[in-house]
Amino acid sequence: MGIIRNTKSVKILLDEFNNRDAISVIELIRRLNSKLNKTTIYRVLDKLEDDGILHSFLGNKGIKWYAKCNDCSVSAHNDVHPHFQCLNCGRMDCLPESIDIPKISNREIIHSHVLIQGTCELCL
Amino acid sequence: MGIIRNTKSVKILLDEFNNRDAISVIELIRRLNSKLNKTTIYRVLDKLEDDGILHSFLGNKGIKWYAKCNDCSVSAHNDVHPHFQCLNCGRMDCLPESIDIPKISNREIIHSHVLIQGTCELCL
DNA sequence: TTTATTAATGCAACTGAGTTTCATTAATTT
DNA sequence: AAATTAATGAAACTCAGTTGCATTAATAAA
Repeated sequence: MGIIRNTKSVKILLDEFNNRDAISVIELIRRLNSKLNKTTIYRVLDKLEDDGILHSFLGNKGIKWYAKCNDCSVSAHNDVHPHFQCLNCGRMDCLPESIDIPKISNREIIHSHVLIQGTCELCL
Repeated sequence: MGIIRNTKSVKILLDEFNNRDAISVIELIRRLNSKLNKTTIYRVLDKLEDDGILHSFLGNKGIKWYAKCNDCSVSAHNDVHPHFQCLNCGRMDCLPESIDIPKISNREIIHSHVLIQGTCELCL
């Protein structure tokens, strides 16, 4: 079950996704420190993912990241694209390239995560 | 810098990789609880990865997993293959399928991780 | 508009994977 | 056999993420 009420927390959090591609929860907690409690941040992000508005994935050291979905719904996250993380500056980007995940015999694939790590254009 | 001395810890840990594909550190700590300290387990695994004998990756909830390398060396981990984790039983497999990671312009790729999640053959 | 309902929030305490410190042990060298 | 130092164990710590519960505020009902 996702967002039911139209609260200021939802608005504040969604605003953070206007400028950049992906943001880690840690960074959101740091930035919104004075406005929102970290528990609220975790809970609202979780609900926005349920609603198909954001998608989450894990970056370096298992840190949780969120980014806006392009083509998802409440029922399914179809927007599967690779994420690129710069190991120098930590920046994370959603890449437009689509990755071909082969069918695996005798296994049902629910979702796939592709994390590419290296050095970003700004750090090269 | 990897393994220098031939200790019983190294032997005990490597033995755990004889039967199955991939093991989480959590599972290793649980199993070797009476024989090895968890700090030792983390340290030896880390060194074995440095030596190109094991490779590590993150599974569900950012839990750390290790598996034997097939074609790696001290200088580089070339053995890039997708990992499949069953969201029902937690089991992790190294898949033989190779994934084509596209070159990304203006970015230098250091390594890639592909985690496919779903239901394994035993749980279907 | 006021009141009632309950989703959403904040706070504090907690959980648990992974790390650090440091004294002790044991593999290797001399 | 003694000296050296890599490896280990134990305890305390770090920190991302979670839980419980009392309070607040968005929405529905009166």
